[in-house]
Amino acid sequence: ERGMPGLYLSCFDMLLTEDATWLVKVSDASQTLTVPTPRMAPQEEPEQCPVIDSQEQGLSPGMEGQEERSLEQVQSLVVGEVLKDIETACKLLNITPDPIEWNTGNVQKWLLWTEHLYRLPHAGKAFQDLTGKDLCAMSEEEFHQRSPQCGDTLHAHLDIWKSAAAWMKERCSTGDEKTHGTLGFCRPGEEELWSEADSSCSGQPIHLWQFLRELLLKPHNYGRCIRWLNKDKGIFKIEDSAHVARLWGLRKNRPAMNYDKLSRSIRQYYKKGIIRKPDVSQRLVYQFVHPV
DNA sequence: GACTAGGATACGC
DNA sequence: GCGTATCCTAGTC
Repeated sequence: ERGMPGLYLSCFDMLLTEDATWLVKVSDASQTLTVPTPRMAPQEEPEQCPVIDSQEQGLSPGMEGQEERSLEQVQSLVVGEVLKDIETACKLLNITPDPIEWNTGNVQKWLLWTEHLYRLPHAGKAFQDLTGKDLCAMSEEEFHQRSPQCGDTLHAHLDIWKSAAAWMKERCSTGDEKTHGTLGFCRPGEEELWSEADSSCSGQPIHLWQFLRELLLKPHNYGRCIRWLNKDKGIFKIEDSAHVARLWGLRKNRPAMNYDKLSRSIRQYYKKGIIRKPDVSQRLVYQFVHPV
């Protein structure tokens, strides 16, 4: 919102995932800007929308050009990060970025994901049997009526997804083929999020070992919950068992998934020769029998 | 308490 | 039948 005392970045809350690396990027891009208090719900957790108030930072009129460039940089970073997050979510949930195309199952996955990411109360039942098209046709008021607790937030997030999908389509219709990402939309200049080994595009149900490998191939996103100890030997460690289990549950639409069940599935791989415990057995450490 | 191991059974594809 | 998901008991760290 330009022309206002402060710059409100409606997409900011999409960025604060479990790590806050984007904050570093933002502060790098503009030393004059800080991330101050949220405007929408100041008392809430950090996953809310902050306000960047340039006036309070004491910027003089002579700095307008610099401010302009800084704001553009920030906006560019914001858009990039939002798109990256959405693409990651799409990969993880195996849904398209455009909410219009979602079926009822996709809608429930998205709800679970958003609730999980922003620690919202469960509202899946309030939106049961709704397709993405239904959801997109709903007003903020209707969202609020269905879920007084988090309907507004969900509507805001859906709005971001809709905008992102429109933006992606627009860029794809004007951009060249090389810039198309794995989901069929573009993000020029960025590496593809997932390798060729990504199974989520094949249309086949993903196997747990594939899912784990995909997480391991994205250390930037998931390094805090699962990481290689020795990639050459295929040895990896689950750093946050509950988080990995939640991700797997989201991916398979199994809200009741936990590490107990996930680890049982991993152990089924012992007999099949897909995963085993390393020679020196350690807690939460496993080894792919055939390393990537 | 969290993790490991593995048997048994259920379920969807 | 396959690949889990779920539940369970028992043992280890």
